[in-house]
Amino acid sequence: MESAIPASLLAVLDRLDTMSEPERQALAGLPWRQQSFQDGAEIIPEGHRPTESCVLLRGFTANVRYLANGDRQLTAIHVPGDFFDLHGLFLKVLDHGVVALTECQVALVKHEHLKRVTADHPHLGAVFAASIAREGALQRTWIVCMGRKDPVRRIAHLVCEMYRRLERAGGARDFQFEFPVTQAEIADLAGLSVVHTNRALQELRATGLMSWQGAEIRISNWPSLVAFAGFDETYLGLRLEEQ
Amino acid sequence: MESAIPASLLAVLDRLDTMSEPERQALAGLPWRQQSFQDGAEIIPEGHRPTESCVLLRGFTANVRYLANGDRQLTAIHVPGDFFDLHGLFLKVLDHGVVALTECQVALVKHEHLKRVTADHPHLGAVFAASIAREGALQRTWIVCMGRKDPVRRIAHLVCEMYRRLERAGGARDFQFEFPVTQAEIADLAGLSVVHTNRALQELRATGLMSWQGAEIRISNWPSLVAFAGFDETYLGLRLEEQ
DNA sequence: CGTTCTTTTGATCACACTCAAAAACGGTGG
DNA sequence: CCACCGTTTTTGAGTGTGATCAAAAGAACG
Repeated sequence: MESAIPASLLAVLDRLDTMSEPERQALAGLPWRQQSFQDGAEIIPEGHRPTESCVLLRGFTANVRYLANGDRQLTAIHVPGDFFDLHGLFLKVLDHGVVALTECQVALVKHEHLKRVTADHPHLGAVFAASIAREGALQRTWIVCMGRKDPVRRIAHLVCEMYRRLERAGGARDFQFEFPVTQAEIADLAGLSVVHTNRALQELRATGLMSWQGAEIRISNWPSLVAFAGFDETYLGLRLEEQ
Repeated sequence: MESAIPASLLAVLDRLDTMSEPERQALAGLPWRQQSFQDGAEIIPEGHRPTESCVLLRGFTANVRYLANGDRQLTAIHVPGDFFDLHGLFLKVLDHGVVALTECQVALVKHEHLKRVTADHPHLGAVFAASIAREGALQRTWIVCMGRKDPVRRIAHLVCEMYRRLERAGGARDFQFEFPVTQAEIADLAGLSVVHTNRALQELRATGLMSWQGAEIRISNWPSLVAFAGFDETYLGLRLEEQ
């Protein structure tokens, strides 16, 4: 148990609906514990029966599913402020694991406390549901990218999405941001081989719309990159229906 | 406004958690209207601001996203009993459309009534959230299929999933079921061309594990088909965490 | 019985994978 | 500070899968 969850880190929930001051305080006052994970660590194993849900404080994590042949597929990337494990509150067993893509810090809140806070503030239950629904919208978007976009556009779309999400979380501005993720991880997200991910990345750089050196991404022509990727960001801004 | 929504059609919600008799009755007693759609009809347009949510009574529908170049990607298929539009209750704007894959019937319930019923029976709010979370699990599974499974296994996986889901909804038994969907629609779901979908389907039939003639699917060797597809059905059975 | 939609076949081409290895990078310790 | 190590990125070459284009065969429907 530590001090309050930094207010800025509930930015994502905050975007989903206007919360009242008591609700905000109830969230910020939730008892929680903090845990650090190193790069590559398994934060939650696949098939786990969670008793806590997690807010990402620092770093990058991803949902992961492993296949029998050893392949793996990342199904989502989380940025600081994401309540990435919230659906665990409603499902007995998690259908995916969560892995640390970088060194990172996580705040863990017991389900019993989350249940209490939604009982005290029923509207927060709707905010949680909206958060889960929003994650669904992100996943649908990724299905579209996987099914109908070529690898270069797929990665371009990822860059657009990460920029907007990080911008909200305070981790990006002026069209540049740190994204310390390996090409092998991009490959596991995009459903590509590492080699082809590398070549797609080179092709994307060659467009001149953005650069990606080491962990540093710079978008030099946002409108063109958006058009190239076919990035329609409305799915990110989905807000809770007004009451 | 008609008679009660057939109890069997809330099978999916029912599976997510044990509902009390009053809760069940509150659901079954919701005011609703019924609407029929013909094959190919747009049930909900992309970007719609829904004021109702839908239970599929008969037929098959799918979530759809259209791309600028005219391509489209189906991101989910719904079977009778699915409350397929429930996340619309929590999001202002829908990030996808819903299209009828066959002639079908839909029950529409006004959001105001759903809000009332969750206010009267707070536990139902959790059941709704679980339903949305389960849809997320289905989408994650499809991302894995798109990213890391070849077309033949992808379709095999679809068949396995459809069988299990229809079985629950009462639309499949003895390893056979009606699935009156065109190969072009399978292609839009699997992210393939129509031609290759056809060849993949032939290859799948050639395994002898199943047949697919017209709308009739027969699975002749369930365990082998499951193994071949890498189908792990735990993601379907996800239930609401016990209170 | 023609019209339309759907499934199927054939042929060619481009894209993405695989295998293999080199280069670049980052961190560690001598 | 440099040598060494493991990881990550990059290059090259060959192969196979899935897309595209075009058209025929088959079903469904009025």
